[in-house]
Amino acid sequence: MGRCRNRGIDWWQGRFSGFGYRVTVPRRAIIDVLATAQKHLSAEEIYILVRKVYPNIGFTTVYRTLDLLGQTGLVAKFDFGDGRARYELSQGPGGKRHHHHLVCVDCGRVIDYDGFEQEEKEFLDKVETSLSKKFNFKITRHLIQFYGLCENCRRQNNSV
Amino acid sequence: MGRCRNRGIDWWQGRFSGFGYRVTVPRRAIIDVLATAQKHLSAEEIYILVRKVYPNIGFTTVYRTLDLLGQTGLVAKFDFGDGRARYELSQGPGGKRHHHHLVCVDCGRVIDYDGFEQEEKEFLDKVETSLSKKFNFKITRHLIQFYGLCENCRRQNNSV
DNA sequence: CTCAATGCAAATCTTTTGCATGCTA
DNA sequence: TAGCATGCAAAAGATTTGCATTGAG
Repeated sequence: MGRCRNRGIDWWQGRFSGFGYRVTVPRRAIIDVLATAQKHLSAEEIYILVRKVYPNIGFTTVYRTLDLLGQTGLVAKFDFGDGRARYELSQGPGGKRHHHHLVCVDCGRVIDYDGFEQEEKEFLDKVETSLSKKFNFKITRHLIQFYGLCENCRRQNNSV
Repeated sequence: MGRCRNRGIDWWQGRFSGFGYRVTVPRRAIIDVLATAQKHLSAEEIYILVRKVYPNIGFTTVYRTLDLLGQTGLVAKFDFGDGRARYELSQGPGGKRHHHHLVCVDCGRVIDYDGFEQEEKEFLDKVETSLSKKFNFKITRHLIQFYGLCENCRRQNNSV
């Protein structure tokens, strides 16, 4: 956890400085938190976690860094409908992570899932190709989310 | 259908009062605005439009009504990434509207599209069935959005 | 009549901005 | 050293809440 000593540590720096951004202690710490957490965190959660290691960091830096990371494509931003954004690393030392989210509309729990690459690819290829032509739109990414009731909330709501 | 003289105004009332909610002038006005606009509006846009017809309405009522409409499934809420929510009628006098959104990440323009019911159905059936089983999750709705550069922004960015 | 719905003002909460100072490249 | 980056405080917005009043059923 935390610090990797081998070559893996700088997997993101090339991309980051390639955009003309400087590699600083706060930025390093934020990426480290995201990489360790391996899940979607709110800005506040990131702020709290980073402060444990680097107590002087400000909220501003967290937001600004997340924004930069978003621009480089290293971080993806999500809205699960509870009024605060969530952030997660879209790549890691091991390459891209591909998954989507299953959101419980009752308790807010979010489940990550994967495993539909093939079906998804088929569908997206058709739609993206067609939309690109029809609207002369250059599609760069997509968002797929499912909403419903999780196991616990189904039980509690008697709505099986 | 036969009884809707004035612009099909009461197609939604059954559903609404079925939930135990009262049919009031402000609520009628808000739904009317949404039905007339036929597109995603922000709370503020709705507020402004409703005020033209019903000048005393408050922001609070707009938000509270949109929330209720969301609960009944009459209205869907979207986040296009610009910090304010958008709302649109998910059904109308003519039944459900089925479409998704294509968002320009540069200028924020949002295009509605439809016409992939078949492909989408195939894909969603597979995924939803599998996810329901795997996580014992009752899926009630999904969100699909595409992001990229619209025609104008492609040109301006020289990134064709 | 009763209690849900409304409107106003104030509060909340997340995210952004201005600016003097610090630190990377 | 030159600017980008940081942190603080304050601002900006969107949305929500408290409460007295109004009105639908």
